[in-house]
Amino acid sequence: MEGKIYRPHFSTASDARVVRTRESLRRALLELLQSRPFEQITIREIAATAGIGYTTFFRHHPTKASLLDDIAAEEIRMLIEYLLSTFDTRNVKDSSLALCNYVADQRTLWSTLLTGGAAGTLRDEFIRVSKKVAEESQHTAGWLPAEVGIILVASGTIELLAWWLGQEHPIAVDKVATIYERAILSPVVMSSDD
Amino acid sequence: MEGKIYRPHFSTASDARVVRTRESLRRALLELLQSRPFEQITIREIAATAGIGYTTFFRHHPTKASLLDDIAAEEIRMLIEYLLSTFDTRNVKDSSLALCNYVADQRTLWSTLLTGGAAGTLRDEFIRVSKKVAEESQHTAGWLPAEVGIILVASGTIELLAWWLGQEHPIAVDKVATIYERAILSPVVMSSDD
Amino acid sequence: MEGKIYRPHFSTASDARVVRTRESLRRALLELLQSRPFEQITIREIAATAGIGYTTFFRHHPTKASLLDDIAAEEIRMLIEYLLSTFDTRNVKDSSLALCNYVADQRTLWSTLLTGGAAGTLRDEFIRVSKKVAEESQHTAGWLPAEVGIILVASGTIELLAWWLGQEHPIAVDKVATIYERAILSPVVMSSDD
Amino acid sequence: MEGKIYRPHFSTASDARVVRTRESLRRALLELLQSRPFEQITIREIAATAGIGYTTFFRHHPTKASLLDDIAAEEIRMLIEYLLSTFDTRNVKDSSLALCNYVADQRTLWSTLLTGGAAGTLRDEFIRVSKKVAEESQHTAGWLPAEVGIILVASGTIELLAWWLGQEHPIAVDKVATIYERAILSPVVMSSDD
DNA sequence: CTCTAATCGAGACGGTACGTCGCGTCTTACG
DNA sequence: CGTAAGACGCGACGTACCGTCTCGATTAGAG
Repeated sequence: MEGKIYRPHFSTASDARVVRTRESLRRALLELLQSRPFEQITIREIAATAGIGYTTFFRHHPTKASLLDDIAAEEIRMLIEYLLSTFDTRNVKDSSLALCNYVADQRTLWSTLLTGGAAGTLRDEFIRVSKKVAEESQHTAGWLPAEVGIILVASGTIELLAWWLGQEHPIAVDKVATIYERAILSPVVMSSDD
Repeated sequence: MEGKIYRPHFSTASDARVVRTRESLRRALLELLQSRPFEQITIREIAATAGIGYTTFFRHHPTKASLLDDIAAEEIRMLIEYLLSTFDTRNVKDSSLALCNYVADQRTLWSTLLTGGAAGTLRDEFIRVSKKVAEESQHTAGWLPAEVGIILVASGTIELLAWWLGQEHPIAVDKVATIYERAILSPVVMSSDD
Repeated sequence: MEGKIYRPHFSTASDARVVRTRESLRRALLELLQSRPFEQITIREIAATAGIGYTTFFRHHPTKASLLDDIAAEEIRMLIEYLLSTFDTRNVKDSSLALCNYVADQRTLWSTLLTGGAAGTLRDEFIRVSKKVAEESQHTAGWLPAEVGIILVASGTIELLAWWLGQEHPIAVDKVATIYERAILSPVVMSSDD
Repeated sequence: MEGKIYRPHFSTASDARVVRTRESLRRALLELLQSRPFEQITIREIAATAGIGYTTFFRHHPTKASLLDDIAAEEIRMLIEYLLSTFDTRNVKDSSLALCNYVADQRTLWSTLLTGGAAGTLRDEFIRVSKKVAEESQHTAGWLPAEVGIILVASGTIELLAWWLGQEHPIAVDKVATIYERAILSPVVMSSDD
């Protein structure tokens, strides 16, 4: 176990080379995801596209999925951070619009992730972070366990976005925001009313 | 000249041996799914567990996923058939209860599928069949495209069931049915009212 | 062991169907040999070409090679029978010519066999039959064991014929006969002079 | 994209591991050939015997036959190199003796190859190399095309050696050399006299 | 001319080996 | 003398062909 591959200190990843390498890897994976689904991409391809040695990949990520997790975690973190800064239980409508606008602004990135086989990873990461956030503000509803609410919102969000970004003919942001508000957010957020 | 693997006539699967073999395969996969997730199961294991030759597997399914699809399609078909026979737009509550009871009655099977890595397949199959059913009864809402409604209900259903069946301490059927009704079904089904 | 396949009575193969089937198999193999080497021909192809069922093949031959052996044995038997009827130690020249003429008369057949991967089988069969014939007329030379003589003549014959029939531009029968006499037959047959 | 199996640079096989691996493969095949014929040996066995991974085999040889060719080519090359250094058209007798002694000195190796199913490969390789050598010294006889001479000598050589090394009771080298000279070499080499 | 038994056709099946692919580890040659 | 290049072991995949095994359907040829 715990092979002998030389791994950079993950914690103190301050080394400029390390930063550069990891950034290359992320970019490479995202680039490849635009041409075919995640499972069909090999580590060798990622390394080649990133312009780094095959072995070097493993110095930064134990597995292919780990790199994707990295990307997903980062994007989800930024998304949720943004949402938290604008979120207001009283104003679900604005929050919905904010989310949709945020995603629309980075359409290419999210489109790539959601249609390239990373949807599952994003959803799981979404749930994970949401749970952590929810731990602080314990607002348990009567009929709806907080965990279920999170799962439903997270999966609903991912599904809706995936559908949206997968459409041939673009759909207006506010229409999607309306769907999001009425079919996904409200039913769960309003649960406390009961 | 007659290359490739000899595949039984999938359409005319009247041969007793073929029926037996396929049944064995389904059972074998379900059995194995109880011990570990789908991706960690090899075709060789399935064949061995089913008591059939490795090659024979491919005479019935081009890939491991195809067998799972088969099972998922069958279960989803039966589930939806059952639901359609009891469904009533006016009475969402009873439908919710019916669904939850149906799943609870086959707890082992659904638990295996939902927690064994087949959730995605089930969800996709759910969506596929739902779309086909929906084609007939075109009731498009104003703000909610039918397709989105289907996707949200399907994914919500799967997520909720997966959470339910994954709980350590059993949760009452009617509690889950309530969640299902209020957080998943109603928001979408009521859309036509608007 | 000794499986349960129903096999026609090999000894009393008087049944019209059996005779027909076997003849079809021989013809089919020879036909296929004209398009590609023996090892690349499958039993299924032979059966299909012969217009008989796959299983039926095994009712007549335990293996693919067995069918080829059959053909080779038959041709070698006829060739040697013919040679024996004209052979004369004193007149090696005429014998050589006789052999070459015999083969030239059935150019297609021998060409197929010799260039289709059956050369080895023919050679072995040639040796086998020759040994049996030689058992009767024991004429052992001093320096050359009869067995070696047979092997050298047989392999030399096959090699020369294979070369001959594989040439693009046809070569006159008498030229080949001369080579056969001087390079293959004489050196061995004359051995008794010593 | 970089598909296929990764093959070591055949030309620049300077890597110590590559050299080691290939040597292991040769030794493994020769070892196995002593117990059963070539066709009955599987690549998996060769790899296992050589102590290398199954896949690694294909990184060095596209097919099982290719490994045998390698060995055959090497041995034939060395044999012919040795013969050329001692060969003299005027002294066929000594050349014959030289050949027989050379083979006798490596009795085990040649015995393995000739009786293990590699005779055909050796013969073909013998012919191939001989042709290349003969291209330089164009001495075409009147009645005997050079190519035929080569084929007959090569096949005769292989057959005689195979018979010799296959005998239960050992046969003196000079006796074999005599046969070789009188029945195989002389008839062809003397052809130019005519 | 019939009837009985042998032969045949079809094809599902178990099995063995093949060659491919990708992963993750380990070694080595090279700068 | 450290590091990228890449050889290697591993294990699963899917293909190809083999030879066996049911079944019926057909067809000789003997009575």
